[in-house]
Amino acid sequence: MPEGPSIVILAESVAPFVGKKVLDTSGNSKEDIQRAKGHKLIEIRTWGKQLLLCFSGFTIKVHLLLFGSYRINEEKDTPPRLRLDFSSGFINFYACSVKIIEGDIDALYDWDVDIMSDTWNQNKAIENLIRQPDRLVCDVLLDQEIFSGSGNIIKNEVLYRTCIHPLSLVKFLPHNMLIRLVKEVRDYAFDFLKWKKEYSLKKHWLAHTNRICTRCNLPLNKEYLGKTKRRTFYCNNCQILYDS
DNA sequence: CCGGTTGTTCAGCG
DNA sequence: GCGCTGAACAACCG
Repeated sequence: MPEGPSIVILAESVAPFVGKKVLDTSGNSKEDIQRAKGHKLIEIRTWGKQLLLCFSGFTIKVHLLLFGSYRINEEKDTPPRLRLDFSSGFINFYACSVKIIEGDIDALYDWDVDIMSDTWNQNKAIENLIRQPDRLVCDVLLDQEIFSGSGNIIKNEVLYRTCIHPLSLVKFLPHNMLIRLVKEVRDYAFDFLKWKKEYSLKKHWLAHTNRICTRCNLPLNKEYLGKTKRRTFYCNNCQILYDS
């Protein structure tokens, strides 16, 4: 469950352990996860698709990648990559990337580019886009330095909602459409969050995995587009190609 | 049962 | 050094 909104849900479900001491650690991670043993979990943060478990002086970064999963106070049959035991329960992470970061994460992360962040900065996103004129919109929507937390579903849904063809170059988007695009990433991300919590995310997909355009009834295209070559669902009829 | 994927990094090559 | 490609990771769904 890897896009930004899903990681916000993950952060909410581990929030009860904030302020608690890690009594034991285990798992098949190659990082020095024992380090957390005896330390108090000070804070949980997220940056895009990353979950940040903050301790005094260091942070455990968990990235679920494509196949990662987690369980709270439950186990799966497969061995966990990382398990943290508290007096009140435990957290298991599976098939994910685990890294330990030293020092102050505020020096490392730009929270303004996280699409779920309280400090999300729309104008900064627009400026970042203007600095990348020759890239395709389908690629910049997956760029974690511009839209941290945006993934392939958000990409497809945002392009469909804004009627922008995935192969449009950033420099050909009129300024009002740049604003529209950036706003829609934020809006859809929070719709994603709401629908995910209601277990109705897929039901609300307008383009992603769909075969027919709900606006014009023509078949949707499914192609692997851009430098990222990710699966892209779009309507050739409704989504405007900005090419001049 | 097989094929495909809500993601990222890294090695290898020209 | 760069850009591109493909592998690797490894779980679950249809």
